[in-house]
Order: sequence, then C-alpha cells, then structure tokens
Amino acid sequence: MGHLRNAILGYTFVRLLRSAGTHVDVQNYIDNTGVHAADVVVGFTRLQKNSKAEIEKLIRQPRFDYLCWDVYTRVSQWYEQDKTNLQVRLDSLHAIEQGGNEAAEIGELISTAVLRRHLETMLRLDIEYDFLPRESEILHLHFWEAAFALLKEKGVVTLVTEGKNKGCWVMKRSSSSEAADDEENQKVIVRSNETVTYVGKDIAYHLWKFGLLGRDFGYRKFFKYPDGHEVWISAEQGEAQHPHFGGVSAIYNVIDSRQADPQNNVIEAIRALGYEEQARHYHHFSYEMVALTPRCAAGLGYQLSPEDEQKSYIEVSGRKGFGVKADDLIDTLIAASQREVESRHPELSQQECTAIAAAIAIGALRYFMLKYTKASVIAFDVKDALSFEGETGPYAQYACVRALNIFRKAGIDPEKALAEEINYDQFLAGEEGNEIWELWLAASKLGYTVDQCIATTEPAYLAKYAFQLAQLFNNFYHKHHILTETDEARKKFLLATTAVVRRELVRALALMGIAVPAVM
RNA sequence: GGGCGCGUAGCUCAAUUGGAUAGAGCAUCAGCCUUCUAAGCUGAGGGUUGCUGGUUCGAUUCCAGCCGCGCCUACCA
Repeated sequence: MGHLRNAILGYTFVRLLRSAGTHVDVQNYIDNTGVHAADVVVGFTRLQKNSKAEIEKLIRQPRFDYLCWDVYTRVSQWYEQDKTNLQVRLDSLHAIEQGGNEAAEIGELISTAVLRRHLETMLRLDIEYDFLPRESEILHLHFWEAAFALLKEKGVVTLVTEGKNKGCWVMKRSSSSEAADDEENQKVIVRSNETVTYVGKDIAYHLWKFGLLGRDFGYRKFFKYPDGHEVWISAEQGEAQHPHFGGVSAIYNVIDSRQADPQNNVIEAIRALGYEEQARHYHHFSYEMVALTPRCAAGLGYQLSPEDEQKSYIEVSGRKGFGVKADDLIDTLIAASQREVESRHPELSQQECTAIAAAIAIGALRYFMLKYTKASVIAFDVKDALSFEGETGPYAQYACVRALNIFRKAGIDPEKALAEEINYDQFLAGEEGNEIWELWLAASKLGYTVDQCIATTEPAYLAKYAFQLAQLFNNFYHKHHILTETDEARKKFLLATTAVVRRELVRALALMGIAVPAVM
C-alpha cells in the first residue's frame, strides 16, 4: 500500500508537470543489494532449502512476489528466534556483494523477478517508468569512487581519527546547526570497514542525476509495455543505442517522510560541493505513510496489543508480514465494482462489465490515495477504500457519465454544443444565473489548480477540485432537466454548460489517471 | 535530549498560502425515483480550531511558551 501511495502521488505529479510542458523522466530506484536482498536469498536457500533450479521454477509462478513476502517474514522471525542466525545473513550479504557465486546469481534472479512483478502491478494502474537504475550498478560501475573523490577534494567528508566513529568518513549532519566535532552531529558516509552507506550511494546517484559525476550507466532494454513504450534498466555492459538519462535541471524524489533526514544529507552534500543551484532544484517530494486502522487490522486477522487498539492507526511492517498487498487490494476493489456493474447493467457482456469495473476500481483507488494531503498519514480502512459514494473517484466519474448520457440521448456532440451561438448575458443574469455562473467559474479554474498543485507539490488540490466540480454539476443536473426544456435557446445554454463542465472534469480526472467509463 | 511534522464536528479529512457566518465525506435522523441513471439530490443535529499569550483592522493560518501524539535521530536501506 505504501508503494501504491508513492506511485500514484508520483505519477500524478508527473502528469501535472507534463501537462505544463515540462519534460519528465520517470525513474524507480532498484534497491537490489543490502540486507533485504540477502534476507530473501537466505529464506529461499536456507529455510526453504530451494536449489537454484527450483527457484528458477518458482519465479515463473503467477505471483512470485507473494511468496517472497512470506519468505521474508519467516526469515525475520528466524533471526528473532536465534540471534546466531544473523551470521547467515552476514555471509549471504558478503557473498552477494562479492559476486561470481550462486548466492549472487540467486539474488539477481529473485530481484529481477520481483521487479517484473512490480512493473506488472503498477501497469494495472497505468503507471510506467522510463529507467530503472539499480544499486548494484551504482556499486559495480564505481559511481561511489567518483563521488568519494569529489567529496574528499572539497572537504565535505572527513576521516575521523578517534571516538566511536573512528576510521569512518563522515559529513556534518544536515539537521544540526552545530559544528561536526560532536559525534552526535556526524553522519557516517563510509564505514570503518570501508563500505559505503546508503546516503553515500545516494549522493553518487544524485550527482549522476544532475550530470555532475562524470560517469554514466550502461543501458539495457528491460520491458516493453503494451503501448509500445520501453523501460530501460541499468547494466554494467549496456546496449550501444540507448536514450539519454540524467543531466537533469530539477529532481523530484517521491520518498516517504521518514527519509527526510537522509534526503537532507544528500542535498547538503551537493550544496557543500558547490552546486547551490542544483541543491535548490532538488525536491524531496515527501509524503506520510499508509497505516492501518486498528479495526481494519483486526478484520484482516492480526492480533493486536491493547496498546495498539487504542491508537488511531498502526504502522504496517513487512518484517512482521503485517500489511495489505497492492494486487489484493486492486482485486478486491475490482470484484466489488464488478458486482455493482453487473447488477446495474445486466444487458452488458462479461467483458464490458469487467472493463468498466476495472475503470471504477482504479478510479476509486487513485482518488483515495490522492484525496489526502501528503502530510497526512492515511489510516487505511478497507471499508472507506471500497466506498464508491461521497468523496470518491466513482462519484466524479459518475458525474461525467451523467453528462455524457444527456448528449447521447439528445444525439448531440458535446463539442458542437459549445460552439452554438448562445446569449449568455440573458441566462447568466439574476439569482438563478448566478448559480450557473458559479459552475462556469469553477470549470474555468482547472489551469489555476494545476499551477497550484505544481507550485506546492500537492496533488490533493486537484482531487479536491475534481470532487467539488462534480458536486456542483450534480447539483445543477438535479435542478435543471435539460432534455425536457422547452425553451430552445435556454436548452442550448444548459447543454453548453454541461459540455464545458464535463470537458474540464474529464481533464482533471485524466491528470489523476482516472478514466471515465462509457456507462456505470 | 535534538530535528521534522501533526492536533479542526462522533469518525476521516479540507480550508486556494492572513480575509466575509470554519467547510466536505462518512456515520445518525427526516425527506426525494412514472423524469437526462438514486454510485444521485434536499434538509436536520453535530465546533471554545489542544491550552495560554502576542502581532494584526482581521488568526485554523504567522510568532512565543506550554500540553498531547507521530516519525527521524544506525558503521540498516
């Protein structure tokens, strides 16, 4: 679910930027090294005692990522049971880092399979990436060495000769205003065993993003989306022909708020290297986590402590196997909307029903993830997410369907209705005219809303806007029965009003990735 | 201890960057389908915007101090 909020927020912002004429590359950082990767390898090889051949078979199962989720949970418990098991993790970690052995091959196999599953899940939401930079290439192509040389040269990192951080290269922690003499204010970039920390790798990655590193990835085609769009992945040995990534003028990192501190450290490092301009265009697009309400967690069968039951939300945990999987949530939403569509439209074919149900389910999910401002923790409740009434995606979709139905029954093209010659002064005058004028005014504010969303990096304003416009329209729809209007001039005016509102509402929804079905 | 963020109706959230009587949805209650689809509409109840001060013609918004909650504060990523 966290991934859903991340991707939906991020990709909506991409659409907003692109609609404003900005060229945007969408990247997804693939964290395929480190303890997570090592743990999953340990799970398959030690706990499940799977051979490489068996794992090759397993990754072809439909939802291999679900298996990984379970294995990951079991491994975490296995470590908990007996701390000496942690030595196995360490061995796995070292083997993967060294490469050229079976553990490394299995790690590669699994992480690539999970990545493919991730792309498939995101594709259900029409979210596509352009480039997938992997941490393994950042290490193997020596991005860090290049960055380290720059950081040392400018004195951004210094070697600590005594104290608890002895032997480490550290930088001043961004959140402290004090000098870096105090250990509390030191952020370790290179460990005493000479390995680099996550922040160090991220500094190198971001120098590359800005085109300041002097090195580049190799690029390989990874996956072709059904629409023909190709997503590229980093590689040590790339293809000769490839698009150009990196060297950008601005960065929006869609990362949850818990990583504010490391993000700020990266920004500080870039600033300290003398790249003030780039530092100012480095945006941490920060959002809060998705948690579960105690009621929802209990409903999913999790045992709660009395303490947890009192909280308004409970943080999910992959290690505890505690959470809701994206594909399950999407499946549940589609099933619920499918039942509804079938009961409303028995005349439609199974295929048509499924397509409509998918559009409604995705609309509900996307709207749900966008209606909250980024700084708000989403206390997820299945009941709320499954609701198709009130402030939801389907509510706005429904308003569009109603509008289009009027034109369908009247046999009129909405665009033609707008081109008609209409005496607006006459119909917009007076008390009743004021109400309809408000509708026109609201319809005209999409561009302003988009600008505001971009300036504040807050897509929730767009969601609010769409809902309010839909609400005004439903009001108007109820009050004025258009097809039975006997005054032809007035009828044209009402049709034009409907057409303009529908057009802007469809646009607003499209920016959020919400499609409007033909009927619902 | 330090850093960041939050506190608004029973619940979940808004409030267009300091403007008019603080608004929505859910939930509760009362109505509206022979009509362009009721996934809708109308109405009712529900508020000392955590507390105390300050700045201002005006504060949910800005400032200070308290109280409460969350996250971060790893030689994890």
